[in-house]
Amino acid sequence: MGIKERKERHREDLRQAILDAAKKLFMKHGYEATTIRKIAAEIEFSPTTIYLYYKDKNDILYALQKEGFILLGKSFHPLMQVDDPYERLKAMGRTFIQFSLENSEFYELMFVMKEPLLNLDTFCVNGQDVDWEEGIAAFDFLLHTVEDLQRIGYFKGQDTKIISLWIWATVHGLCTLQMHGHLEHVARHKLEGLEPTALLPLIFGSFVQFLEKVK
Amino acid sequence: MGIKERKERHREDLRQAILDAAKKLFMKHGYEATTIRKIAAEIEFSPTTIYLYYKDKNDILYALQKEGFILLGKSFHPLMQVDDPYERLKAMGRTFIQFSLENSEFYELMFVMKEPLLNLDTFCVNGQDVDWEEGIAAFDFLLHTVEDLQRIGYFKGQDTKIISLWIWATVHGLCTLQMHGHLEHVARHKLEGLEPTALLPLIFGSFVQFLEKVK
DNA sequence: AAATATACTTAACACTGTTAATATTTTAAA
DNA sequence: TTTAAAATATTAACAGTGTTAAGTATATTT
Repeated sequence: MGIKERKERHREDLRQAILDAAKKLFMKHGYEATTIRKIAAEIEFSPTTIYLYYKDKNDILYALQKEGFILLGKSFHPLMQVDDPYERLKAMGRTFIQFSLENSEFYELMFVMKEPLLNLDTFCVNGQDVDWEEGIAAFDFLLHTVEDLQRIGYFKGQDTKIISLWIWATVHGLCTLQMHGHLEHVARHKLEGLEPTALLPLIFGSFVQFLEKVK
Repeated sequence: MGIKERKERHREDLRQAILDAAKKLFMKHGYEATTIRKIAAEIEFSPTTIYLYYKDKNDILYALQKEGFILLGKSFHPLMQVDDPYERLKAMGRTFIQFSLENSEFYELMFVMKEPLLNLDTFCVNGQDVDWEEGIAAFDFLLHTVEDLQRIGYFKGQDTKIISLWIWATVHGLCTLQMHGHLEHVARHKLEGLEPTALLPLIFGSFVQFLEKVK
């Protein structure tokens, strides 16, 4: 049964080639440029061929989103070596922010846009979603770190998950305000003389300083 | 019905009528439904007529965004009567969150989408932007409240603007995570048994509890 | 060799924002 | 009042978008 396997592999190859083309366009020219027709041109196939490998555009976006989470996971990976949970949390925050700035299109796809998740919802109806593992893994890493922090006296008597979600929301809020130009806008109006890129680190610094206080 | 009546409307009226039609579609069927052609159909004019009153679609979105900020301002207005700055801040947070949930399309337009601001950028180049007043006013209200809090012992030695931005980012982060389904998603995976709508208040409560600690 | 299944493409549909050219109406001047 | 000019609105079209139905080669199986 080698022929069938080869065919199957070929099929998977093309599926991957479509995703790679989409990824290339996405990273190079952003979401706007990632159209079905342009992806098709990139792999030198007809636009309709794509629909033989992906249900629709959201299906591709969802696959791209997964790649984004893998990318974020890779950024987090070295931080697992950091023993001190407080230092680890700080580094996680910085890494997360850096990821959002350097891969803003991916970030939008992962945390801002709701389209890719629409696909996921259908999966969730019939039981539990098998996918989205990477996203959950990243959150688990945060959860684990907060747990470690609680073990050494931080967030006494607080619910680990609630605290984790709160931290996530804070950093996510910072990232989106920055990405969407709101921090820069406020800086121009209220913090003249300060370079706009300096604002985010200042706020994040203030946040971690605050965390230290509640030990 | 009313061809003559229609014709009698003067320029500003029609400009407003376009905005009202856009607002109606926007609130009723969301961003997706707010197309030039549908706005035109709503006011019973040709699609191209709209371009005689608004430069492009972003121009309309920007006008809608301003209406959103006025709406948010109205929600904040009663809170100015709250004397205790801590209670005021809490109420502001709750109001902000409530606004984001009840007017999620507006919220997206005001704080998430970057399209409406692209228009603004051109204004900013030649000097300072005359518009966006309502947005700045809302932030000023927060700034003022944090100032009051510092006067009674909160956030000692911290920069008022940085703290305000941090608070904004936190609440904004919570709103977007909720709106985009991430809180619900995590709740399903990590907090089974808890109804998804209960999560946001829990996190917010945990946040204000922390604020109390750093007095 | 004929029938069938697979892989892919062409053509089209129903949309989108936007513009150029055209027609209509209103206003102002001769 | 008639005529020229200006303002206003419309039609038709362009260049895109995601997506689908129908048709065409190619390869596999009978």
